[in-house]
Amino acid sequence: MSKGRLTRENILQTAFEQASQQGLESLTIGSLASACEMSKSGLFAHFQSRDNLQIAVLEYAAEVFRLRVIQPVRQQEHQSQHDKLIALLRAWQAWNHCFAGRCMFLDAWTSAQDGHEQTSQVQQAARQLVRFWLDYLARQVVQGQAAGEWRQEMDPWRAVYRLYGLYLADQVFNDLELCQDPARHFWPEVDDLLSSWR
Amino acid sequence: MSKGRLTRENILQTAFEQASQQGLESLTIGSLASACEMSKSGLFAHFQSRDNLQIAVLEYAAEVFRLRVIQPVRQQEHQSQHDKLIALLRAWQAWNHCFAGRCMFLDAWTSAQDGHEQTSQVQQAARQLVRFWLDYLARQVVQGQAAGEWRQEMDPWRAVYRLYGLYLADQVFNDLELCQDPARHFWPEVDDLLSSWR
DNA sequence: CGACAATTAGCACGATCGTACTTTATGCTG
DNA sequence: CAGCATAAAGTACGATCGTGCTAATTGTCG
Repeated sequence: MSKGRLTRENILQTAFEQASQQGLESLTIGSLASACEMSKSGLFAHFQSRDNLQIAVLEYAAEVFRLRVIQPVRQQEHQSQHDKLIALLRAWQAWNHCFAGRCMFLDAWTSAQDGHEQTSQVQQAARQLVRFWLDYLARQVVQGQAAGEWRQEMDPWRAVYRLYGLYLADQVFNDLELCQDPARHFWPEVDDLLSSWR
Repeated sequence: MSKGRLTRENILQTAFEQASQQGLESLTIGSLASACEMSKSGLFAHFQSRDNLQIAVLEYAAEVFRLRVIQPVRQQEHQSQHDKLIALLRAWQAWNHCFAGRCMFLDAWTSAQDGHEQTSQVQQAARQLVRFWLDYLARQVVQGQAAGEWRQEMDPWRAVYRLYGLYLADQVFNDLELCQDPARHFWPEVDDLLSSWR
């Protein structure tokens, strides 16, 4: 239970870094093996298929996401749901700027619908993870409502819709070199949005 | 100048359909050739590399976009910039729902950054096309300002930022099956946004 | 230390990838 | 119809893909 899991973790970390910069699709057994200085078959033995590898990487990424974004914010003290949400967004944004502005979860389900058939397992996994995160955001909004901080009649999912839209727009504008600085559009818009909830 | 261009156009149409549903990355010489009932080399002769093929498909898609989205709206009579923009958004949305909700331009530059090197030609082409479209949107906003329809002090690019955010959020929510109906979030948000410009 | 299990490497396979080079078929023009 | 240019097919190549099967190495425990 020792050596195996250890190298597996090692592989996943390397895979995560590669996927963060070049996309989940770029993960091939061969390239990853040489990046880990292992043989193809040695690596392959840990996952029994490429799909399994990709799914494992997604789960690993989700774990990192929890560790870097969700947990730190949860452990802090916040005097309002507003502050907590801002902290979450900041961590979220920092997370993304670490990896050349790519969101692995997003292009995992965006690309890779190989066949015409139904959705692949990789996609489903990616979808689930994004949904989980959006769910978490929605719950934050609901909590703010329960605390009387935000208006009751507002639709939490609509709120998440708006937040996610800003996040996505920021990514695109960043990649297109239309706006490199989140202080230009993103944060002002977030401020506007949050204050409109009061 | 006849037969050649004709089959080339044929290829591009088939390629466009395939790429619309399975992504630009899924376009391989082999699969496309069999989809066109041609030999690999016969198809290959029209483009001299896979990159050229992908770029050609992107340009073809841009042409279709102009034909289906931009031109129809331009040729209509609109009594206000507001109406024109709404018409544009409607066409834009219709465009996307034709192709399993995928935006080819988006994942063209999102994926496919093959090497660690600099951006590939395919990406650059995709970027350029998206930028062109966003530019066009921004110009619409400016025109509305010039007509006195919208507030002068508003930043046009900020406006596009918001619009694009809503568009992207709608796509994601649609794919995640969180919201299939644009009337639920998208159009109300657009209404709110546009009326905030007055 | 010795034996057994877990882990990794070696090697081979069929497929498919992009792209040359050569030959055949096709269409256009005189 | 003849001749020529254009377009398509045929074939081959090296690479790389995912994935099996087998052998060697390594770690673990009695």
